[in-house]
Amino acid sequence: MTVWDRPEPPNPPVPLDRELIITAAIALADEGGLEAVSLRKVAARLNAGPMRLYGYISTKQELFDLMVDEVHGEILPEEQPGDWREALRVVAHRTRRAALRHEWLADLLGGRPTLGPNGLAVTEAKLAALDGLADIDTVMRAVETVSAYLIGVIRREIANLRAERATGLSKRDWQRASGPHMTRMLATGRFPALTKAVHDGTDVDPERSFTIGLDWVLDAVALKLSQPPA
Amino acid sequence: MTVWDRPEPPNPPVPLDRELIITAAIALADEGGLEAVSLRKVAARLNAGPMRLYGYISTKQELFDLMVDEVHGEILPEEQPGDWREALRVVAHRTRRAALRHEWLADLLGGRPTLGPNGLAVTEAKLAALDGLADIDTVMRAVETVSAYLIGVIRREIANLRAERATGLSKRDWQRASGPHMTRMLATGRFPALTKAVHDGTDVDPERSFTIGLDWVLDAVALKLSQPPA
DNA sequence: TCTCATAGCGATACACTGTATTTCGGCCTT
DNA sequence: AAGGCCGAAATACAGTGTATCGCTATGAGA
Repeated sequence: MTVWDRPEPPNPPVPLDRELIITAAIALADEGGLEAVSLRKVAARLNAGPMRLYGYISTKQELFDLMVDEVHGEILPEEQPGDWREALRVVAHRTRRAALRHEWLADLLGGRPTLGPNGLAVTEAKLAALDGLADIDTVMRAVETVSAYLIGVIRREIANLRAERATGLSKRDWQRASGPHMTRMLATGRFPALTKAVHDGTDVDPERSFTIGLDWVLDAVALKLSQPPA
Repeated sequence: MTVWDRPEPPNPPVPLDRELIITAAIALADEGGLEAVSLRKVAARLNAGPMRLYGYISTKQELFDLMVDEVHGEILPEEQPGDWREALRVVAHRTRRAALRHEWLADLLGGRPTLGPNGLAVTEAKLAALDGLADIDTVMRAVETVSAYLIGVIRREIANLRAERATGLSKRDWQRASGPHMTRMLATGRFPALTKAVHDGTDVDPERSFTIGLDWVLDAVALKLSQPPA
């Protein structure tokens, strides 16, 4: 082999850093879902070999944690309104919208404690909104309850969205039990209440149902704020 | 090769069926978490080749769905108490206990619509508990809200449990921010409300916090039952 | 009873995964 | 100019879900 045959380095190795890796991983996940995120593909986007990433992250799970924290950065509102209720509402809606932008977030939400800086900042914002309005334990319980509701609704909304997409049925049809499976199930007569609900229920769009449920939970919080624990 | 060399079939192929497969998969998941469930390992438990499973399930995702539905069978209470509140409470606690028995359930909860027979039966039970106490839309919203809370709290409880286990810290220590990471984060001063909460908050056991949050959500439901929508 | 078809099962194959280990090439120091 | 070192890349490995292929044992028909 002469000098002339020697292939020149195809790309001068780009200096890597965590932020670049996270951005690439998020882009991949936005396009093809979480399962499209492989260390090889992330590395390829950055013109690097897979092993190179291990200088910046120590495991794939850690990469996921970093992705989640990055999105928590999008969730943090720039300024907090004074009213606690409005503050919690804003964070909730921002979380939901983030999950609609990054559907994979639903897969990760609540899966691990959120200890990243942005995740903690979001928790801080929730706590701060209620700070001083009740004893600290009540405040914590309130934040935990609202957060739990959030995780649950968002997961369900995304799950339904994917199901509709996969079956090609509109939400209306699906809720109306037009799917052959549901039709068969309901026909057994074992689920009278469900049948009635599917048949007579109004179908509301997810945002509205999200908001209603959220308001209920916030009502419950309001109730406890006005009645300190026994 | 003579007849004498011919190896006899090592195990007369056990007649397989979905139930056997599901049971084996659940056993594996109970022992080693979801990621310990591979089609090869499930098949091995049943003295079968991996491909054999594809006669009964068409994809791994489907196996997961079946596992979830199986556990929903454990959740269904044998008899419904008359009081709607007690009925919902029972289902909630049974769900939580099922998730503690099968921690992997937390990873799957809310991830996909629950359309299996047992899953539908659980939904039916929730709807039935509230049937007639308000218009059908209010009832649906109530069930959805409670279910969302359930998914969220359970996920969080399991996530925390795993984190404690992994770090070797007791929940007390972790909540007290004894972890080096948390200590550093709180020391930045960027999270005053969180710091106060961690510092001054009483640590309650997860079951109690679960119950309190649940009661709040049920209070919210009670409120709406007494005030039909505008 | 002998032959043939068929169905079901195992083995093989493939493309890919996360990660450990090894190898190599270029730079810096002496 | 030589040697050492460090970072990146290549290789390696054990495993994954699933498609395909080939055999074998059984049942049907003649």
